[in-house]
Amino acid sequence: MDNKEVTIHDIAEILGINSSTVSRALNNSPRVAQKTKDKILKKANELGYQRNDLASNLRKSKTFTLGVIVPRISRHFFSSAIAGIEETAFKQGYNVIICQSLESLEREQSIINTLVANRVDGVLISISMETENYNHFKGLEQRNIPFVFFDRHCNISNTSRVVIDDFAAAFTATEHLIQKKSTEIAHFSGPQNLEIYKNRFKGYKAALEKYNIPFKEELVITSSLMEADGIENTKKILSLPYKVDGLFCANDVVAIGAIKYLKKIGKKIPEEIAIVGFSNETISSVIEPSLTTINQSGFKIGQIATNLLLKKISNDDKKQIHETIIVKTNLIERKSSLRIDKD
Amino acid sequence: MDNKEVTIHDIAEILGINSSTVSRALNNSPRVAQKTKDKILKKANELGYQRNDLASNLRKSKTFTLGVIVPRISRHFFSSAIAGIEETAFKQGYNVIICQSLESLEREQSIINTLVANRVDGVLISISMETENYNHFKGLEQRNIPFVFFDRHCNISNTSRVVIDDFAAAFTATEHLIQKKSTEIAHFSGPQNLEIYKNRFKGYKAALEKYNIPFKEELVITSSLMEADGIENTKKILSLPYKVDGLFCANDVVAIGAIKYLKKIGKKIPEEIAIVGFSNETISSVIEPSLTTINQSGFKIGQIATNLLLKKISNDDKKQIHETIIVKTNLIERKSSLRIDKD
DNA sequence: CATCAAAATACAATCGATTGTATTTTAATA
DNA sequence: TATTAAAATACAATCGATTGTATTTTGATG
Repeated sequence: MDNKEVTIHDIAEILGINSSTVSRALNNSPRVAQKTKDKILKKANELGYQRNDLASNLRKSKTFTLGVIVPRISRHFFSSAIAGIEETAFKQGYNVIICQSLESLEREQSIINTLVANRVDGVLISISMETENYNHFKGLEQRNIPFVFFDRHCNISNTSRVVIDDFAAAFTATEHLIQKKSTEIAHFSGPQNLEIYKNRFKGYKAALEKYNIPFKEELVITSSLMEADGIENTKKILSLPYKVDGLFCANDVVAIGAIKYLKKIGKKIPEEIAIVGFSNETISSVIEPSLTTINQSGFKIGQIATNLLLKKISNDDKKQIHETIIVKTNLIERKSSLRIDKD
Repeated sequence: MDNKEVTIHDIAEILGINSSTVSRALNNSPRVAQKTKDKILKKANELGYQRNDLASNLRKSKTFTLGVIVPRISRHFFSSAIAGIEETAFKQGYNVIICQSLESLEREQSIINTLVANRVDGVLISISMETENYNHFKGLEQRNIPFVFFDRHCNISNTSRVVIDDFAAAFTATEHLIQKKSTEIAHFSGPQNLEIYKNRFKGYKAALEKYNIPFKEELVITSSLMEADGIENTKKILSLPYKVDGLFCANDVVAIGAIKYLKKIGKKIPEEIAIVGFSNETISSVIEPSLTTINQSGFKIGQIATNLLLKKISNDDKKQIHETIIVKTNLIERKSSLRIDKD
């Protein structure tokens, strides 16, 4: 019936004691006698008391909450990263607020404002495709809110990040195509403001170079890497006066688009075109032919990034230590690149 | 350098005015002169002021935050529901805290406690597979926190929910298999404490009945509906002395497992066994053969559920109005049930 | 029984913003 | 210029929990 919230003051008044004692009892402070604690706990349960974290956090200026910003949670890589983040955070008593930038810089900025306004203790970020200016991160820094990039990071100095070696992974992927006898290899790349796509591009180029395959600018197409882009990009590639027989995609989604389109027009994969993707989405093992791809454990990256963030949070020193942690990846060979070697 | 937070009091002191005026100015109250507002806003920007929502929310006892609890965000249905929820909530100035129960009742309860402690204005819930007792929802009720179930709901009276007609959808799916000449139809069902799986089961049974197909208890297998369950269940079904030629699965994931296993042992889909799933996951259109399934728009369900919740929140009346909204579904016919009609 | 340290509890300020009421300032009118 | 209503601003309590300090209670000891 009564709409009012039960507070420690109500409990205190009913029991004829002071609210500070109630507070200490509920926090199991050694300064309260066991008998009193029992009495208070009993009454608190009876009244259905539930601490108001707003008040508590305000007073303590500590929320035990981490903000997480990802482009979209529906990506397998990100949802498994979130799983790793949550697991690690919960173990240490932290809650997690998950936010999606939906690849929009504006939303990313607004999310950061909200997280700051809610005084999260730290932030984990994988930046959006639109993100080119880094002022909003500077704001976090000024406010002394530690943050860690994972996967999609920024190239600002003095930040912590948990990433993979995109260059090496892309090199491996491209090398794999070359070993599978591809000689005219295209590359579907993503927005070049993102380090990861820049580095994957560099890795692709380096592999070509190593094997003395001439690099052709027209064979590299930059897009948002959605499925529809995969279809469009493939059309473009096929219209060129080259016989493309290999394709390295900067993510799996765009590769799926390519596969679907190539199947539709009757091109044989991998015989005519061998394909390698990046990320190992769930769908990639299911599509036919199954997609060879770079496997990066989102779960592990999430765990490591969270541990790093929590370390930064508990480090009272004013001067933040910045680290870059590189997580191993591996190539999963599947049918989209499985050419039967003739030798 | 200075570690301290900038507050309205700092701004007030610097400008030699009262903090209440600063507060009103920042909230664009008509009670403050434009000239003063300008002065305050300028100084606030200069100092990098960012309101402390903890304090603000505490004072206003209103957080403009909704809690969302889903079993797991990696499911396509749920991530698209979340997209719909966020879109609708943001439009009306609400933030969203996304939480995963990971199908665990314990986590679900703990999440609700956290949401209550953080004084969210309302909660959207799709319950876990383990959820059988509903006390934690009663707690929300007592605290006058409105909540709306979506998809996986509870059968407690006097609650609001946005659901689909599981019975009808399952009936349609099963009828479809029958029309495709299946005569021995198995059903992979989920935990029977969940209304949705109970109703899907009922729909399956009702369709059999309508067409005078005898119901066989052994052809119904209840599991957690994971991919591994699909494999196990299929093995069981095939070991029975029936020639199963149709399979209706209570979700797509378990159907994918079944398809993978059947392909592996060389059973032909749909010729030997026709399959229908439920939910229309991304993967379902990609697997071969593509999976016939019930399409339910997570996005739309999320939108509708959020609108209903916001309506409840803004409804000051003590007595909550409870509604059940049913969202349309449709059958998407794909290859897993595409038997060429001989007639 | 007096003494006193330790244990238990009470007091009161505080976190930062909001908001009803009181006061001061402004400017329009007689 | 005095008057006064309206506009602008100041004051002070409040939201609910925390926490350093002060006070009281307990019980052990001589």
